[in-house]
Amino acid sequence: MDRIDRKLLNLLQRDASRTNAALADLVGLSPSTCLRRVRRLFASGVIAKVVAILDPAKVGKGLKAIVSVELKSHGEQEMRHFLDLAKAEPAVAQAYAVTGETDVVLILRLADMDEFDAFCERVFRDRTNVARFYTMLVIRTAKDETALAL
Amino acid sequence: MDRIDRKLLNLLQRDASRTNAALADLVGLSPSTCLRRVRRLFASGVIAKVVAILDPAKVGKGLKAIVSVELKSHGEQEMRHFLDLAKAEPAVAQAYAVTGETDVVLILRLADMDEFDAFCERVFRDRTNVARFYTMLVIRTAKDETALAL
DNA sequence: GCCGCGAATGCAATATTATTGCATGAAAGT
DNA sequence: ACTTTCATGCAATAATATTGCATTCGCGGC
Repeated sequence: MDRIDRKLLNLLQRDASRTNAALADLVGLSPSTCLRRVRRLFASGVIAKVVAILDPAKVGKGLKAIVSVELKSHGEQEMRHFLDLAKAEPAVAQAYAVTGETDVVLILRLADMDEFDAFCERVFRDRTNVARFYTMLVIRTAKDETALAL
Repeated sequence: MDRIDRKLLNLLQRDASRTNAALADLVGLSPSTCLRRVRRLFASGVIAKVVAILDPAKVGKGLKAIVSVELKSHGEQEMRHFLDLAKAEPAVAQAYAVTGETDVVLILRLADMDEFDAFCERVFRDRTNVARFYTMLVIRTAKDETALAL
């Protein structure tokens, strides 16, 4: 993992739809060498996957919410159970067990408030283990990067 | 945007490294038609970009933190100023202005606690507008999807 | 300091894959 | 029923990725 690999990763994290030749040019390598490096980064798992990122607004998922959840019972079993429940929800983009006053933070991507309402009904009110939850609706997205800083 | 487009989007959101022929096969179209659809989704902006997703652990960014921030002064100017400050930080993966008791939520990706310490020093302590901030370290990542549910 | 070893490189040939022209067929409106 | 429009599949073509091979580079042992 030298300087060129890092350069490749930075480029691919922002745009992986480039041709190998274009990529090679940007890092100053021949296409074959460049390709071999990229494939090595893939094979070693440094590059986990290549995916398409959609525009949320254009597919009717313009509403984002961050919800922190406090569970009634904090044991491992209950925690796992709740996380599994959350994981199964399509609206849940990210689910984390965290330190601090609350136990879990969820990041949701929804169509509208009706969908949020239905989500809460399903995940928080039902026969679950939730003591309280605190909702923060996203007003403005200043940054939303999939890229890691190297 | 019919059923097939949605199928394509779902597939591409999980793996965009497939060949067009493989993709065509999965949705039951000829390669040429399939490609034309994908290109249309690109051109219309539904697919915003195609990117490589790295394994955080393998590039030394194994620590994740969620920080909610309350500003001293809540005006538009101050808000924008703080968000710009946050945006400029490489460790900040996501930055949101939100409703609720706090004003901003940051999601950080860091190497270790030292980096977190340095980050706080820089962003929260300095001559900034921060009244208080509340840190939640991520213990377990149950879900971390870039894909939107369609 | 020199030698030898393994890994990385670039070139060129080859194999894969994407892309386009074209003709056909289906659906919507007149 | 007729026209227009648009999506489709096929086949030819263009672009791109991939591999074999000879060369060079960097590095540790001698």
